[in-house]
Amino acid sequence: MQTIRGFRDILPEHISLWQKVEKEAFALFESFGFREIRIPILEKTQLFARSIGETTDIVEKEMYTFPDRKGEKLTLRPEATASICRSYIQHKMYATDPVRKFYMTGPMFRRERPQKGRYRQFYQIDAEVFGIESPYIDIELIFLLNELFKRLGLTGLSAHINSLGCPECRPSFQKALMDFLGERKEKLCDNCIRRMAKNPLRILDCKVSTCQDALKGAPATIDHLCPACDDHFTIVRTTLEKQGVDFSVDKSLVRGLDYYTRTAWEIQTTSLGAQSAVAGGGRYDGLVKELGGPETPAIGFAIGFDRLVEVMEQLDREQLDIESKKLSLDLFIVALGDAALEKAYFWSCDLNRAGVRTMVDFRGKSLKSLMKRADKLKASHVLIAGENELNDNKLILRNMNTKNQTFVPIENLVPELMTIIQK
RNA sequence: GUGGGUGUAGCUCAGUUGGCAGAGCACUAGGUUGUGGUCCUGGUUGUCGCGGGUUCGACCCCCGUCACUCACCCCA
Repeated sequence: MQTIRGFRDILPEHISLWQKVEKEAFALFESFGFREIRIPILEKTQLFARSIGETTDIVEKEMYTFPDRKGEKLTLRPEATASICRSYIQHKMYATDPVRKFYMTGPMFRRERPQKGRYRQFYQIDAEVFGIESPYIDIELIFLLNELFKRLGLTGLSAHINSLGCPECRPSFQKALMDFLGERKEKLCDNCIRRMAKNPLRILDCKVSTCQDALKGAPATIDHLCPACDDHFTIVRTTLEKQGVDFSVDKSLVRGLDYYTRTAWEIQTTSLGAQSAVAGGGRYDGLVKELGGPETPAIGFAIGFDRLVEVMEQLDREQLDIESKKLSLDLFIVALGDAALEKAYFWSCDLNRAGVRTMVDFRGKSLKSLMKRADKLKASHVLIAGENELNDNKLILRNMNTKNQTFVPIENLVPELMTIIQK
């Protein structure tokens, strides 16, 4: 038996970075007024089809969709934004507070061909803001990502931003783009010709080199922005510059979900092979209304948790060692003989209850092998309880770093050990 | 969905024109009866991914299949 394709186990020896990222991210989000939300893993298929877009790759061929026992079509969530919008509308949150900020983490599911940095079950850290139209919230989110990555010690990342415009400016842009593409149709790859009919915006993101050549001088969304979108994007750019946040404007950045409007961005890395996006986000001002809520401006981002951890592992192997050493024990009890085992069991329970991280190995091995085990578990102290010690009513406490040994009387064992070890 | 690469011990990998299945690490037991890391000595661990074929004989050659992996695509 083994995991199904594209799914994987994250084993205890790799978990410390995940926990570290969660801890840093959540603390940062909380300080900016975000609150955690937890949403279901399963939703009605319709929710994703309507929000992400019927013609996107995600909806067309990547979702895990199946009928439940009564025939209702359900889908394992491929992303979080749609569900959070659904929740926002369902609980009429707009009615109790004009501004809501959420964050969450959890698994997402997309049935793609697995490769480096891409899994069928992958994890995202998400942040979403509802109710603010001002560009300053766009900047705040980009800053937030930047700050988080800085706190995690990441380097070599670059922010790419673009503006996709709004329903107001789309028609003029689409016309310009179609005119442009019509003239060079024969130079485009088959895929792009297919895209012309379905989603011409996506062609700008094509990586085929002949298409890239053909696209030189193509109209860009940012050259066709309506005055309101233009102002919005100008404030985003100038404020980021003032704040000293490093970024570049990427006219060809087109996100693969149809709900995006205005500001869109990606944080990219060079260290993950073809999977360069570690985080991506954007504004989706039309989505809440589209899903049946009131007209509500909204914006959010998703961090590729798996990719982020992989980048960190690559950048900092030493960090990994430090993290794993944090898992050490305060005390390992070496119990020799049945009588000692029973006593050791009770002592370890009492000590753990009192906050001293303690373990006993109940296998009844020799002193030597138990000492080896204490060493492997990186215990800072070892308490030796053999026949001699029990008879004398005092146990040997060995400091594994200094090799100093002291005797600890049994009758006052727990408080005594607490004061020695917690120094 | 389409290509390329790789499948041998728990891990990392050797394996000679086709002739007994290997190393290091890990694990385990010892090294004067009860003291860890380094050191020394011994020991355990295999459906050579799976199924066919060729051959006296296949880890090795051929066909098929599955898995992993990288890339296309798409995205986080």
